[in-house]
Amino acid sequence: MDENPNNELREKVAPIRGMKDLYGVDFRKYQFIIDVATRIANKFGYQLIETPIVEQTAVFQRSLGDESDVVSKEMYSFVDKGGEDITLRPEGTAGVMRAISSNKLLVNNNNPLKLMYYGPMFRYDRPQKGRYRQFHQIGFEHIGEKSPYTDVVNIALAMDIFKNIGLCGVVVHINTLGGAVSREKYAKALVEYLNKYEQQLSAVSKCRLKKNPLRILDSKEPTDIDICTNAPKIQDFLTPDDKKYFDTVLELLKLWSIDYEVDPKLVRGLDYYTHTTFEFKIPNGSYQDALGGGGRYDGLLKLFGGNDISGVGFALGAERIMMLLNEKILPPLGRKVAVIPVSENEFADVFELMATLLDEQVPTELILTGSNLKKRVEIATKRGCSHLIVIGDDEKKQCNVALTEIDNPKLRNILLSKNKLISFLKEECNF
RNA sequence: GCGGGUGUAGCUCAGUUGGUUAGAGCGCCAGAUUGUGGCUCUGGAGGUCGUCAGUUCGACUCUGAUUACUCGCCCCA
Repeated sequence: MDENPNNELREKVAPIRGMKDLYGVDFRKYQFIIDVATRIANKFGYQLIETPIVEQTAVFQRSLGDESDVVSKEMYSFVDKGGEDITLRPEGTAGVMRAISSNKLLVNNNNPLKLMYYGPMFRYDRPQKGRYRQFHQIGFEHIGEKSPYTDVVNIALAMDIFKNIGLCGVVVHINTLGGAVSREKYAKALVEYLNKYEQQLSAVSKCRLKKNPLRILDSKEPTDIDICTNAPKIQDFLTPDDKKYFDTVLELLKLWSIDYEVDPKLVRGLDYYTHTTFEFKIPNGSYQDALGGGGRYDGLLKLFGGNDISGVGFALGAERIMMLLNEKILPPLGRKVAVIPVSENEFADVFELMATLLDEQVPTELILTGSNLKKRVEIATKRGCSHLIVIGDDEKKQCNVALTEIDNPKLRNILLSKNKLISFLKEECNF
């Protein structure tokens, strides 16, 4: 028996369930999405915010709703060493609202806040394709303006991001939950209707009938779906103001040429939504077709002790988008030169040259592995270098280096003095 | 949390009713070519057959458990 105490650790090199290392092409995809989103959001006047990954559990319980699935069974909650009940964030909006309130970032409606965030979120759920326990969201919150225009501009922001990422065919599924008055009226009528079918409803739906009847509309149980087909529609219970609000949203979407589908059953799983709710879907024959979603939330900021100011926001699921990206659409890796010594005799010259190149902002990679020059050239190619600089005895005798551009037969083994090399790289090779 | 499928080399996968030394392609390493990659040819390394137990003279193959991935449900991004 091997008594090495490290054996236990050696067996545990796999990440824990639902967690994933992000590297290589996947990392470049993630970076690409973040870069595009940041650029577009900046164009729309958004600024970045980063909030802590852990919050007090109450931050999420109060805002997402005790009865939501996310809170009731998917939260990563712990008691820390100080006895504090803390939770790894399952979504981003609650933390941002808490931060706005903590830092008093928003005082009145004349100074709306537009904030973007991105980073890991955590849900204790069963891992599946496009769904992990640690996943990444890119989110946007626009607080301080309550207007159909704001809702639509946010949807347009998302569509602009999809377009710039290179995704076609994204459809906006949209619905309204109405304001408090409409919602209460509708919930009452819905419960009245559903009570007639209580015995036929699924167990989960029976439970929701008491606590959160609107969510029954979202059920995927065939019998529930049948029952809901003839259920009252929220559209018939909207106050005139709420109806006008939603109609305006749809009208503006048309003006902006955004494809949408009104989906009266779109309720969404987080309790804070009011009025407009939406999801971005891309038909792909799978159920993991939602790339993101969001909506308006009245009163959420007030929950955190802020002013009673409405906001609208949405989040994009990075992994869902990454699944759809082809490596080929990623921006090419930058050009860089490989500095290759023929033997150890050249190391002093090589380091001197490298220092100069890096100082001149030329991306540079020193190639040391490989037993002979041929091998080192091969390695440089595989590492993505576009140019080779070889230094050896022959070159040194003439105080020269040899420059080769891979894939360019005309630029092969050009002998240049070290002084000329920099200007040649800048002028002829666009470094 | 529930149901189905899969797990063999770094990657994608073959592997006959259970039989002795588990294969291919790609990749990797070396040589042909002692100072210039990609093409070609030659050779080489690399496996606890996911893990543990059971059945058997004998298990990659059959059974059970477990774990991971995957598809669907629930839910969501």
